[in-house]
Amino acid sequence: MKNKSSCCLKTDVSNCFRCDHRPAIDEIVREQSLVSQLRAVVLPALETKADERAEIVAQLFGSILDCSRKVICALRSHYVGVLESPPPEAVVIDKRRAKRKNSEGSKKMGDGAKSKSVHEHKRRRYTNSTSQVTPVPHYDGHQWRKYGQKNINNSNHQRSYYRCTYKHEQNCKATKTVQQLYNAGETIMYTVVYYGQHTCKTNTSNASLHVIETSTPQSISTTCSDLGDTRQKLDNMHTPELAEVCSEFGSYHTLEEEHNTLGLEDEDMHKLLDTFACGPLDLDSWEIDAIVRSGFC
DNA sequence: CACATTTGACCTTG
DNA sequence: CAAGGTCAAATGTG
Repeated sequence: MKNKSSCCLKTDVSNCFRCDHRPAIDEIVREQSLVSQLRAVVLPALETKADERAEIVAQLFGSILDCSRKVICALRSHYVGVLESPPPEAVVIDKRRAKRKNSEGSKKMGDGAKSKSVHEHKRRRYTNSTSQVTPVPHYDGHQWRKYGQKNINNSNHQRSYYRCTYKHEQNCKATKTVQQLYNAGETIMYTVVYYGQHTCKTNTSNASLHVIETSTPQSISTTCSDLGDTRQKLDNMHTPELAEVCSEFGSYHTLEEEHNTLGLEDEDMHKLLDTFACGPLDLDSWEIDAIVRSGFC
């Protein structure tokens, strides 16, 4: 029998990572997720009622998130090296991208049946990408449209491909991929990789907020900054902006509305929020709606 | 009906 | 040829 702390005496840092601080960090990350979600529900409700307490509540939420962020960073500082080497699945973010090159028109395009693909059908157009690991892969303030999903080798989870909703309207070339990474306790973590910058207008003011540079690509701190930035943004927001920036939070607007229209008990609401925190958080609004209506089973 | 998602085919790259 | 990225028809949803 070995006690958990013994592994820290070894040079195997990854074991140390697993045994000691990780559960604590997972819990705090989950807490951040919960708080963020709660805020997404509460603030819009207060704002629409022109409630003066909205600002205070926003600040309180911000302080709470700030606290947990600091705790995570403190814990993380114990094993920076470990976190800098991402989990196996996260490394997948391929090297093929880095080597993209020219090649116009396909050579295989001989037969007429395939000639419809004369339009460009290239692979990744960007060599620059930013990645992050987050329990809330969709809450980045931008509107995305899913255009594909693939099974990925050596991975149990599919990868989803998203492009900016305004790709055609505004020629915004931002895309992202989302793939479930691992289960951190009850929290499911996702790797989100962003390609290209948003050039769409509705998001210009927030572009820097959501395309987050990750000096330590898979670190928890990325999640921290994500939530922290979101917090900052929310703190300064009024209702119209909230609706825009939190377009991905739309689901939670739905929640709040459901709360009112369906006459949910507070207890149910709590249960619902917890469901989203623990479960896969890439629920679309329709999925959340479905859960609400089905009584959270 | 318009828009979003799903899904299989197609394309590029290594 | 396998793997991954993209397209677009089919389908679903409000």
